[in-house]
Amino acid sequence: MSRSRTTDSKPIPSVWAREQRRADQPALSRDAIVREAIAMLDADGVEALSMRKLGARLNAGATSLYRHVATKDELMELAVDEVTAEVHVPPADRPDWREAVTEAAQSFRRTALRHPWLTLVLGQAGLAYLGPNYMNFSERLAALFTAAGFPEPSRAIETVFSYVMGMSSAEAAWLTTVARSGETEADLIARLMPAAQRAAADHSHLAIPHAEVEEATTDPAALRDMKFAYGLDVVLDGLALRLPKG
Amino acid sequence: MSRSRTTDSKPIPSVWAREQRRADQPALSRDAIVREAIAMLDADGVEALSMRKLGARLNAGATSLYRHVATKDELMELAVDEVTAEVHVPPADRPDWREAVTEAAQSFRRTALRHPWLTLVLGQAGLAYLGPNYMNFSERLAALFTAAGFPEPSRAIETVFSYVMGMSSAEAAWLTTVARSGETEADLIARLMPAAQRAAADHSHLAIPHAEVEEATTDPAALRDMKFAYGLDVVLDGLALRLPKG
DNA sequence: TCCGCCATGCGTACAGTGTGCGCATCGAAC
DNA sequence: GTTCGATGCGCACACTGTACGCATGGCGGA
Repeated sequence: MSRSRTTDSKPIPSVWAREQRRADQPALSRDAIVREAIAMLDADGVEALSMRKLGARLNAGATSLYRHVATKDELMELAVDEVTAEVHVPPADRPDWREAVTEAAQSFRRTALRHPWLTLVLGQAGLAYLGPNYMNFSERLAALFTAAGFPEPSRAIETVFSYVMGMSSAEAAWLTTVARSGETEADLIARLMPAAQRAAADHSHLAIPHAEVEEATTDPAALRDMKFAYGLDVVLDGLALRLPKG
Repeated sequence: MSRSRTTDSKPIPSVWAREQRRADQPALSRDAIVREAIAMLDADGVEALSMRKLGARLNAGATSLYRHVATKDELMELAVDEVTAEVHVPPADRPDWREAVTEAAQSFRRTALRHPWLTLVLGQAGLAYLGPNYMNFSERLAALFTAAGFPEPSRAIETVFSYVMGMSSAEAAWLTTVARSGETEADLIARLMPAAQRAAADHSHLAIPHAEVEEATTDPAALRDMKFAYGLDVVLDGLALRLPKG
């Protein structure tokens, strides 16, 4: 039942037989393309996005997309920048810089878990991501750390951001695995646990505490939240020592 | 002049005309395949490795590789595990845990920069990397942090490792960009600087200090070393606060 | 009202990708 | 000498990103 907008799959020789362009169907546009690409990435992961499938979703041919986007890589850049807008960085006038930075870090993490392809794509691009939203994100972070009184804010930012990226990308990868398995996170953990225990048997220091096994199989999301918060606190403690006069 | 081992590109109907297998040519083996794959990854990056090209490098057909390796993903896992063996984690009996952890972190970073595809591939795999070398790496880290006296060593490890991964993957991506540009790192920075300055013009907090511009264009590698060491110290300071009685 | 232009869409094509299948070959075990 | 299992490989399939050139339709100017 799904047919191309103007022609059937076999071209019809007569002009008259061809469908009219549907007026209600919005024209292809860069924004629409990026939006749909993000939807596909979110739903099925980075390797499920192809220009043909994306075109089909928009009732368009694959190569039509290239009128609005130079290359698939550029499309990915646009998707990254678009999604970056979802990260909320508090304004710089907050009294408590730790709270503000924590909020920003958590917001980034949530965004990265909502779009598990984000860290993967970000990690592939050395820089090049100078899109407006990403610039804004950086600027707001810089303002925050400057207001906090750090003499070299970019150093502090890099440290926190590296931690957040490392942690988020590991989580995102794990959640992708979970999604692909079709099971609950808890179920998957329970199923994998015996193998992990067996693998750890030969390595005396790798035993997992009982309490953690318990929580991992009951409320894994909470455990992940806690781990992230723990590491973030560590980093912020270390940074606090570098603030002038105490 | 490059021809397949046993046949020409057009099959020759007579058995007699076919080349004999070269006796000195070592047989295909899993190890040889992984070794050559790593060489290709190091030289030309992750998207330059295809089963056909890899086969050609080994004087073999693409599908011959599948006798020794189930799938390309599995090959990547093997490559990751192989390379992980290069990371040096000091034994747990060192008197100064900070020095030992720093050594391990630096060693990981150096490995990740020698093989700039490492973090990329590692970041794609939720877990699944339970290869022997990787297990050994984890075990030695666990021993180190346990000996240091951390009550929950895995928490501390995760924190440090996230930072190291985040930092290393950003650096690796940047170095990949540099390599692709064909320029020196310093030259590339000098060329990109005006654009960066212009982009930062609208964002008051993003200005780059003169001293840093100076160093970035003269000895960028040293600057990167310094940044990594700075953040690592931050994290270790934060962790030190969590050691019992002190 | 007509003409011409130009942005947009798309069919086709090309060079590549990972990998399943079945056949040819070879060394070793009996 | 025969059989058998392991190994290599040609072919084929479905799929990828994207260059090219044609068709179309809406719009500005005459």
